[in-house]
Amino acid sequence: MPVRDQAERLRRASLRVTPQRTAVLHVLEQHPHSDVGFIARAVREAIGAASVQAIYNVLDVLTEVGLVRKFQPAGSPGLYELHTDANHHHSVCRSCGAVADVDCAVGRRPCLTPQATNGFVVDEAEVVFWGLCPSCTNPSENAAA
Amino acid sequence: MPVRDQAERLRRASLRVTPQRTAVLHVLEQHPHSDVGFIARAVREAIGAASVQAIYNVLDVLTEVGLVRKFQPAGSPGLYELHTDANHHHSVCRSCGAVADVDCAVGRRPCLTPQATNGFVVDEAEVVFWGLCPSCTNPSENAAA
DNA sequence: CTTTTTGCAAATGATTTGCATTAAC
DNA sequence: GTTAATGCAAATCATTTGCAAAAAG
Repeated sequence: MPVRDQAERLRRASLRVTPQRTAVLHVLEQHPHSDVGFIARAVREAIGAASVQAIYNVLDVLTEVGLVRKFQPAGSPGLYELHTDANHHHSVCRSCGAVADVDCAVGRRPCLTPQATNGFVVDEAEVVFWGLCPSCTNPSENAAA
Repeated sequence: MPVRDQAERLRRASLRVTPQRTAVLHVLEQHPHSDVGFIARAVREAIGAASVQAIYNVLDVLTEVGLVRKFQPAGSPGLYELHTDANHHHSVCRSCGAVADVDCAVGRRPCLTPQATNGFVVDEAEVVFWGLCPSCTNPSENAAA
């Protein structure tokens, strides 16, 4: 998606259009599940320079307005992805840390309707599947770890 | 549960019985979902002294042998609880951070059987319900925040 | 007595904060 | 021109690592 469209997304969210912001959106579009370090490096390649703190600022703002979703599997730094309407969860490989999208297990948002919550009002259910990715399960068959 | 029983649990797991370990088990029994800082303080009250690193050591070992379960909601430090057979998940209040146990949403471990995982072998499904606890939902009715 | 565990200190890594400078509108 | 965003530096917090001293079996 061209820069112009990223800018349009920002304007629609009443955000100023800066090179850092369009670059971050661009990176996340191509590399979902990225951490701040990766995003910073990719943004620098794209626009020359960008401080880590600026990336944090950008990601915080984009997350606030709902353009980006942050999630953080235990032990990992925060990972970011573009926010889409599709309700999906994540699988995380215990061996190599690879993250993949997983459609919600049962029918329609099953985990959003727990049985007994004792008055707790749920607004989001976060599901993480831990296990081994195909590469780590069959090292021989799959060279790319 | 008296110290003697905690010691018994440790022996059954082929672990040496130390004051720190029995104290940690004791604290977790009374205060599930505790972080390292809280546990360290409680252990010190119980046995006089204990370094933070010793607590980390103890928790790591207990987690390895399965006596303790660690989980880490995004943004929180690691939280620990005694490992029980009951398959349960957690709710976390966005306002006050309160953590509570929640029974699994649908029938039998629904989230352990995602539809399309593309060869990913799931060994655990972790579910976190985000929202507002009763106290934060109705501040007036519930004084204890 | 041998091995494991603890205690202490320092290092690491992610993230946050404050403020002057710069860029967007 | 105003206001918001960036860059830089330093601080904070959770967690890890290495090694000597102490304790468990």
